[in-house]
Amino acid sequence: MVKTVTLRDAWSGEADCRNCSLRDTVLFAGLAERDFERIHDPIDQFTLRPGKTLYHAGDSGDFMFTVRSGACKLIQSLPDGSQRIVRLACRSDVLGLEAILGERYQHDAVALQVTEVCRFPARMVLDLGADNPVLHRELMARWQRALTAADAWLTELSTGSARQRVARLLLRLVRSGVCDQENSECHLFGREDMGAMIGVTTETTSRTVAEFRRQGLLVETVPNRFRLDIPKLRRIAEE
Amino acid sequence: MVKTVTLRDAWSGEADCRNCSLRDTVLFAGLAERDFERIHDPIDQFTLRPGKTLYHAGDSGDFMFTVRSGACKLIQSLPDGSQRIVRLACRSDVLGLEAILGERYQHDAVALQVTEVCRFPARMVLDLGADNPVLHRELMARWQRALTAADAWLTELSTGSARQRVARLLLRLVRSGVCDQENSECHLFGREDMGAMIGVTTETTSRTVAEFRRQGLLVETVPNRFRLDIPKLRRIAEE
DNA sequence: CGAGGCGTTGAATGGCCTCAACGATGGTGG
DNA sequence: CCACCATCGTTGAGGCCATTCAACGCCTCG
Repeated sequence: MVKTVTLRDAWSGEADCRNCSLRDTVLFAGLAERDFERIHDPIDQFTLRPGKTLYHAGDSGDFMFTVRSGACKLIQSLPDGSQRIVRLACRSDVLGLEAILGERYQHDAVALQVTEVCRFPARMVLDLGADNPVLHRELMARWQRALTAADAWLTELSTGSARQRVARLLLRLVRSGVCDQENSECHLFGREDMGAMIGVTTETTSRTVAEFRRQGLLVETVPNRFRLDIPKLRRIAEE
Repeated sequence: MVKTVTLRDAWSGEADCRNCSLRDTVLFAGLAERDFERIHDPIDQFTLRPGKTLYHAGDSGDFMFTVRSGACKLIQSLPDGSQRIVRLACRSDVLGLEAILGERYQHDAVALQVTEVCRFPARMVLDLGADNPVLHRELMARWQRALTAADAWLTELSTGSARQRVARLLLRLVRSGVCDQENSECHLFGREDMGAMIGVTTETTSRTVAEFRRQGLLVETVPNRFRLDIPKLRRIAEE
């Protein structure tokens, strides 16, 4: 586990894209053998520990990232200094799409959990995409997915009472790969982060979570690991 | 002014894209002469009156639209039946980007003012884009713009007190082409629509606007046309 | 062991929502 | 032409809910 002075927490090695375990869900899913031959720059793979920053808003966007495991929050700062989480990036999501347009990063990207990412030059994606319609379509689909996520974030997590928002957030986590959706279990984020996602104070978030626990909607199995009562939470979520 | 039974309010004619007055800001800005020769389907031009629906969420997305003048709201319905406006589309904005991916429309698109739009088949854009890198880049830029707008909508219009949100909304309108930004004048939307944009009830919106008027931050010049005190509103908006 | 971070809880305040009423406006039909 | 109605903006009263400020226990880490 090597400490570095750069944005990275630990270098995990060079990626072998041809044999990537996420090969069919990842941005490069449509690449053929001859495309891979054009990838000359090495693709680095990192592991970020919780709280570590992948990139800052305003940084020049030279790289794009694929999340291999874990989760990152995308943060936007408000004029008054407070922060709001506008999206999450989970397994197989792409971070830094804006880099392909030569723009600076629009958010701070910070790891919420232990997170593995692959880093590749935006320039490379631009070149590959110039004559690869499959990659191009994949890129558009990624943008559209992000846009849909942003809209849902607004309507689901920034609307309604605190109870509803927390319930919707919890439900969202179990079906977003952030959690173990098999047995409806979920490792919760810190109350401050949860609050920043749903636009509510830390205290209110804590109160609401505590209330859910008292009502049995949330049962702690392992420390900081909760089993959710999906049906009841869903009832709260919708009105 | 012909009434029709379709989604359109009035057919205004066939567009002449080569000589479009928005030619250099529009999606097709990068098209060359030989590209235009490939446009066989006619591109229709409509005028929508306020309240008219351009398309509904869930409709099969066969067409995309460019807003030539006026403004449309993009509405998403909540599980409990209420509605939330997630974005505005103004002059030179593209509506229905998702259609290019073969997806159904994600929102209801409804005119807020008298609005002129051009309608063109999504299929056409897909074909043209297949071998036109400029159009491709333009498409990606549109998506990115929409995404940035969505993020700003969340952080600016769904965060903070009602006073702040209304102030930010007003400031946004003057610098978004919806209004006359020369002399800081602005035609306000209905209170219900404003409320749906900032996630606040109609009454609270009305109260806040009325209060701003009493304080002289908003002065009615022509009926339903207001001159804004930008500096003071900005002070309210930020903190 | 002390310090700091985090989750929780309490008490008080205030802001927004809810329900309700009323005036102004504009369109419709008698 | 005018009475009528629907829509819209406004305002009031009351209550609830989230915020604010504060305190406390628990845990990890130095």
